[in-house]
Amino acid sequence: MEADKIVVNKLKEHSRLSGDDIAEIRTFSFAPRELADHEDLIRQGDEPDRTVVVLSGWVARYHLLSGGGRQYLSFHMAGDWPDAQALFLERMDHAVCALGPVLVAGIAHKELTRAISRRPSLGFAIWRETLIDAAMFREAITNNSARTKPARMAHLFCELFYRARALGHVRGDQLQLPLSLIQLGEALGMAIATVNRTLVELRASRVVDFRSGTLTVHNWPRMCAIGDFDPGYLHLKPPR
Amino acid sequence: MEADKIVVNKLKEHSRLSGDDIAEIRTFSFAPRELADHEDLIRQGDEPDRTVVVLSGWVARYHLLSGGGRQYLSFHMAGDWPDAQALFLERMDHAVCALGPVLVAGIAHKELTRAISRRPSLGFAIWRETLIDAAMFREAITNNSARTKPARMAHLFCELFYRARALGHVRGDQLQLPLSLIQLGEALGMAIATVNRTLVELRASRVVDFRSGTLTVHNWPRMCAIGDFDPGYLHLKPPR
DNA sequence: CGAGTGATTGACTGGTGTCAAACCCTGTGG
DNA sequence: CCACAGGGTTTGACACCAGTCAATCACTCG
Repeated sequence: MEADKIVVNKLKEHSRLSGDDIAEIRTFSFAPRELADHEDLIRQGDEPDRTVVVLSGWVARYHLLSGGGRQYLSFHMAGDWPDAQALFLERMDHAVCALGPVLVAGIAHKELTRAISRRPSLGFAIWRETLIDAAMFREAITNNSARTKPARMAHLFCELFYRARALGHVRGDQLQLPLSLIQLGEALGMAIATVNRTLVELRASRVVDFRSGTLTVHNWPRMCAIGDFDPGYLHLKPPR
Repeated sequence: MEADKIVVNKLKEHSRLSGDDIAEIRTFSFAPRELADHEDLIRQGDEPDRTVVVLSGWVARYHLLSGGGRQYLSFHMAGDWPDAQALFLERMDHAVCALGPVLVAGIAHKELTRAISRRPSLGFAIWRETLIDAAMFREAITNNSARTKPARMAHLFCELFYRARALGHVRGDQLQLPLSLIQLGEALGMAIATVNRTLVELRASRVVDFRSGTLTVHNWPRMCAIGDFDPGYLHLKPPR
């Protein structure tokens, strides 16, 4: 699918776009860029002059820790704007890397701000996009601070599966999710041994199976119950 | 200080405001509201039609947990916009409550969006305000997931002290911070016993003392070192 | 076929949550 | 003026979760 369609689809999930807004999006010159597994798209401290939309594959945002480790903050799939905030926060306070091979489209900040001043409602949609990001971060605070380890993991799976389904990336009960256990641990704030033990536990209860980059959901309602998942914070329009 | 001055001061921390922007802010009809300790300003699930600026005192944002507990997400002082995101996210995914007696000023969403469409640069400043919020949430994820308990607590103290100092709320090495240990624990994801033990530890090392609603910083550089604090994520202009 | 990365499992131990009791302070009412 | 209640704080005892370390296994790639 072409970049403009992906963008329109995504923004329509939470915002109303007029014909003029969509026409404006079509004028963007989407600069494509391919990334290899593990490659950094943007580094902490960078001052990018363009923003990025994911066209295929997954990217992750992460903090570099003083000890050299990472704290993963969020995961993004085709349609997402993983660094929209850079439009108005000059210096990156976190990095963005590729999980597996990735295709992205770059939009120059200048082009974007010009479009926004021409069509404020388009700006509001992108603003809303960054606000939903913030809501996901809030949920991650709660997830990693207040929930048990199995709930924590189940909740992350719920969020990713729910978001991916809304964007049409789920096939049956399966989602391609190229994450290692190490990365999962660095996202959820748990040691790799615990990650594995929790994974085994969820697998044994026939709720969800995550292995070799594939997430298989056997029992969606129970996974939501275990993860205490309520999708309200994603602020998406209810699925038709 | 009057509401408009407080707002201008705050936005100037990170954004450039033109004379016209400031004039626009002066036209707002700030509806004052007083709150008692512990009172909810906004509840999870609400759909507010006005946004709020803190004029004096502290408010906190929190998630209501399924078990009835709370996860505190952020703390806000005079100048902050604790629910700016509600401008474009209709339904609140979290609540806002008062810590001690609080005075706030309400601005109707209608008035705000009208002002933004008249003066886009003012909108960008408020957008930036919400983006800095998101950056603080990201930092909180890392804090509560990847840092040791003492580091976690020190980092929170660093952030609050730094932000408060930038806004002129710090007197000498002291900051009024009406938080109970329970609330501190519900913010940092630690049990109250651990909160107290960590507090005792920090006190004993003569770095920082928090008791009965007063934070006293004895050794700022060491507190930053313990908390692994780098204020870059707050995206404030460097203090003159 | 060997090297390297990631997954899996077991053993061990320290940190931290839970529980409980005592303490302190403040406000209230007799 | 004192007794009491109640909320918050402080401290100790204890159990267990989960982090660390290490060994093994599975798989891919050169």
